[in-house]
Amino acid sequence: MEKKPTKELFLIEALRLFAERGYDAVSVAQIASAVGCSAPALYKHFSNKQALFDAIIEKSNQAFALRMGEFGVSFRNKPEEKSQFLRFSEEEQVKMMQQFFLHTLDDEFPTLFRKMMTVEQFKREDLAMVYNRRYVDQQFDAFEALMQEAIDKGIYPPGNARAMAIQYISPVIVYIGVCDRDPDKKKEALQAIDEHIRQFNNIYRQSNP
Amino acid sequence: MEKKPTKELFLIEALRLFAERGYDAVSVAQIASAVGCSAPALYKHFSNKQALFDAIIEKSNQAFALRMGEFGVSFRNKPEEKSQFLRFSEEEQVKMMQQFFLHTLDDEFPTLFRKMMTVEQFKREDLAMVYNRRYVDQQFDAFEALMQEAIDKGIYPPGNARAMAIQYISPVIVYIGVCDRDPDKKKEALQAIDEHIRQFNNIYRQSNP
DNA sequence: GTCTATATCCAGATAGAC
DNA sequence: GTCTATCTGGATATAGAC
Repeated sequence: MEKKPTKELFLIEALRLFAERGYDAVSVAQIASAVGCSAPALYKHFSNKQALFDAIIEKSNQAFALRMGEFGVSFRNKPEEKSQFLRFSEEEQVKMMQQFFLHTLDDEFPTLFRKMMTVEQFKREDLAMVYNRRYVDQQFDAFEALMQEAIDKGIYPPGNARAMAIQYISPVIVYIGVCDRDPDKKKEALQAIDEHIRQFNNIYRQSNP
Repeated sequence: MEKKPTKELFLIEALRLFAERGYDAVSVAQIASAVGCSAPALYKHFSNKQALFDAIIEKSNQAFALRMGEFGVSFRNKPEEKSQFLRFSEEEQVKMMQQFFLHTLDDEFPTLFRKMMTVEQFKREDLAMVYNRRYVDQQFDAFEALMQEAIDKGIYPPGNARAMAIQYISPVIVYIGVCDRDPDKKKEALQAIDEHIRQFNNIYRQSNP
């Protein structure tokens, strides 16, 4: 197995520490220690501590943009992928949402980044904006498109697609926060998501004329 | 108007600073400056900086316990208050949820405390537990009781009361986070809550046999 | 109970050898 | 590119006068 370059190690170890304790509670000496070298080495890769923080943000933005392209999280642009979701049986829909949930929690870099953003969000306005866009607005948009198609196809009855999307995905967003704080709640969360998706489908499918 | 005792001023000004910048980014000199005195004065009221933080937690716990008593947020223990909510027309239900939302955002001390908990939650396990209990579990519990009564009374059709409660209140929880980050989104949030409650009632009431 | 002065420590950052 | 040694500033906390 090949070793990652030191610069990469600084990014991931700093992120790990920043996510748990916050930027100000972590010293460059601690980061360097986690990487396995001494503090001054950091300054050969980044001009200062703040630049290291900014590099983490930049790296995450790149990774996120890449993901958006790969998986087509922006469902609007790939209408053929929507149907996939909508053809799913209730059983499959439950599994898919549970996997979306687990994937969101288990991906190491994105999860650490989300936690870091959570604890740094009030220090810089731009971080707050990115947070709302990435973890709320884009989720709502994606599921609104799904709900609209479900309505158009007669799977769900006519209604407010945006409101339906918000009802559908908000519980998952809340449970992601719950499990970021307390990973022991994963099992409870999976059960709750299961019941939520079933209840949603029961009520919306049954009220179809 | 009477002046608050210095100790109280330290608590509120420290909370204000901790909520925005986090515990470690705030110096006792800055807190003292906000209060209008010098740093050593703090040590006459609190043994150290950490004790000041703990005193804020303690004060919030007291205030929260008091509120639970006053307003009966624990609906389970005051069944006669549930009906109040359930008799509301859709119009009144929308207004009530919007007011619940605005009240949650506008109360100064609780809002600052919620923000401080948000940025400190990963540093101490007990804070994470309090966060999940106070801002998620207790909300779910309260609305589960409401939904169960609505089902029992035939207002909503038979179904999973817990799942319904989670669908009902999760969007509001998400939007509280959105507006803690960006208060400019309040108007958008109120509109979304309006549409969410109407959609919820449309679909659940209409599917009643 | 608040101040000024100060002790002590540790952080971020740099210099220069290897 | 990494180290040891060091500079400098700012942090928590204390001492002692008022």
